[in-house]
Amino acid sequence: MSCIPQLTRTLRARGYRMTPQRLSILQALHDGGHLSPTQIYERVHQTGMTEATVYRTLEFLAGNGILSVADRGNGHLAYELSSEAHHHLICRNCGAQMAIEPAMLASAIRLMESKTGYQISAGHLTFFGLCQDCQSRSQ
Amino acid sequence: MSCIPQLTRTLRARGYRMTPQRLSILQALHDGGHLSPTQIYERVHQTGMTEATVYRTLEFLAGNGILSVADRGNGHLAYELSSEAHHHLICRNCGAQMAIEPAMLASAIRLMESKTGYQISAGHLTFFGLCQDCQSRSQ
DNA sequence: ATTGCTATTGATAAAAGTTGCAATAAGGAG
DNA sequence: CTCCTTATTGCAACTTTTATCAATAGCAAT
Ligand SMILES: [Mn+2]
Ligand SMILES: [Mn+2]
Ligand SMILES: [Zn+2]
Ligand SMILES: [Zn+2]
Repeated sequence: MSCIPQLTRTLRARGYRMTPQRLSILQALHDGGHLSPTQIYERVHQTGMTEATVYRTLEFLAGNGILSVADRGNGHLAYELSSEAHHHLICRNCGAQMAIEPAMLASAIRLMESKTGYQISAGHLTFFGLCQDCQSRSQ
Repeated sequence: MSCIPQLTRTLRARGYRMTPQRLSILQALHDGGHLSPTQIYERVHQTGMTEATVYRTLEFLAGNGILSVADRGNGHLAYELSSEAHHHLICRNCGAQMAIEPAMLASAIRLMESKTGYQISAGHLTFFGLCQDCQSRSQ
């Protein structure tokens, strides 16, 4: 977690504060990859942190661009440290995951922007489909 | 709801049953457009239906392709009757929505399929961005 | 019309997620 | 180091969603 001092400065510049709660959630995500709020709570509650604080902190850090949110497809969310942009491709059948480089969507997004006038920030999309194994198994 | 007899036959052919609960949820969505489980419950609970039944029925109908699910971006889901395929584009700032024709993504999806081997079913995606109004207002 | 199988529901409890508010503590100023 | 402002937290009530299980009722067959 070499980035902590920089993150602290960023937050303070925006009028926010660095706290032990925020630090331990960042640490948990540093170790854990993609985690749900419940998984994060399991890993930090021994410090006395409340569920409410976990949910608020995740929303706060995501709102400040420090975390990325991913839709898990069932209406539940997963959080991860923001790093290189990427999307997800999940197998509906077995849950296997792949990362998708944003470049693959670039021209489609440009097209959508010119058609709609929106400025699209396609941060962290989730696509669903059938992986190769599940395709052959089902046919 | 002229499609009810056909839907009933489809379900029975799969070993399932048509029930008054399923009918009134379909009716609510026929009138309502995109609705959350809570909104649907408000519209059907006078019939004595439970929340549990609302959630189960929505999941069941979506699993059978009769409803489509849309991620609302906040970890909550919205349901609608499956009709023509489309995606959503939502303004992060004001919530304004636009529909996206699937054709705009077709070539990107073909590219992802050939790179990953997955067979992608991009049923009902949600993109986020800033609408034109919110762009000009913020700068 | 009756029967039997079992998919579906309601009731209930548990889990996950949200909200309002008073107490706490981060961190800038003196 | 001490004081002060106010962002942040814990607490507790509340809403939303999921899971279990016995009772109900769709519907196919007779
Ligand atoms: Mn990710
Ligand atoms: Mn839709
Ligand atoms: Zn698979
Ligand atoms: Zn807008």
